[in-house]
Amino acid sequence: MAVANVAIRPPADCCDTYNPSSTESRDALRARLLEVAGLSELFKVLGDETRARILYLLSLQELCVCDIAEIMEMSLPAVSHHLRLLKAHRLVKYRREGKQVYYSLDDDHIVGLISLAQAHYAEAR
Amino acid sequence: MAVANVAIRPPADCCDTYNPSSTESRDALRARLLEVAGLSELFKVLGDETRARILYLLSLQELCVCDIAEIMEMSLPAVSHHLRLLKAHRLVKYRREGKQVYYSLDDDHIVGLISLAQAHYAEAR
DNA sequence: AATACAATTAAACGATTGCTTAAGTGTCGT
DNA sequence: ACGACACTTAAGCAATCGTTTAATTGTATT
Repeated sequence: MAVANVAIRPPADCCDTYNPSSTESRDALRARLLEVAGLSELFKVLGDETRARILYLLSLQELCVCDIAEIMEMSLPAVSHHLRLLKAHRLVKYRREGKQVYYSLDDDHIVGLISLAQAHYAEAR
Repeated sequence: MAVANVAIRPPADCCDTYNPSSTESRDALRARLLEVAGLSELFKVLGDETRARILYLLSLQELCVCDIAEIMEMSLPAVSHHLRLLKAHRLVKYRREGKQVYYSLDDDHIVGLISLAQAHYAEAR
């Protein structure tokens, strides 16, 4: 909702030549940047190949840490490390069952994000 | 579409204790990981605060490099550097007008991605 | 042609990140 | 209570990333 293609004003020019309007537009745009402050945190989490793969796996079914590690052919500490980060961002939840700890998705938005990203990816080859 | 909550099979257990089914499920899951190969590339681009801000600005209106630099209070080379990356990923397009180069969004998916991310972000505080 | 300005590119430095190895929790079976 | 196993946490290291400074390209003006 905050994202819209509503032009605030003609481009606020900083360049020496050709500076028609006041500098208001620049300030207005600068103010709107607050709307996306800290937003890339989420993308940063998804921006790691390993974490994206983990999330995709968990979108398919609940898995314990050991399973994930074996499927992805990675060390257990490495997987655990990423899960901690995912947990901190409320992207996954866990439940203990005996010695194992089972993880699953905690946020439905994630699946949507991955789908959208795939749409772009498919388009851009 | 590739993302679905279709359970392939009960958890394929790697743990020594309690390993009921065959290892097929593990292999099946491993195979499905190919569906998201290279996908995090896009998220990695959005995962930088500066680039996310640039994209958000461009979702509001077309801007030249100098404008972006001034609005975001950053050096021109730094902005240009990020624009090059965004260009390489087909997220922005540019058009030359005299000495200035104007950039704008080249992909509508991006706005959707940002909106979805905001939805999660708002939820998770 | 020469200068000025917008933008790009290159090299270099500092900071962050992801993995490995090793040590530490927590839970179950004997 | 002891040992085994699933997992977590901590420290250390290599690699990647984003910025800065400086040099270069391209376009317009005089």
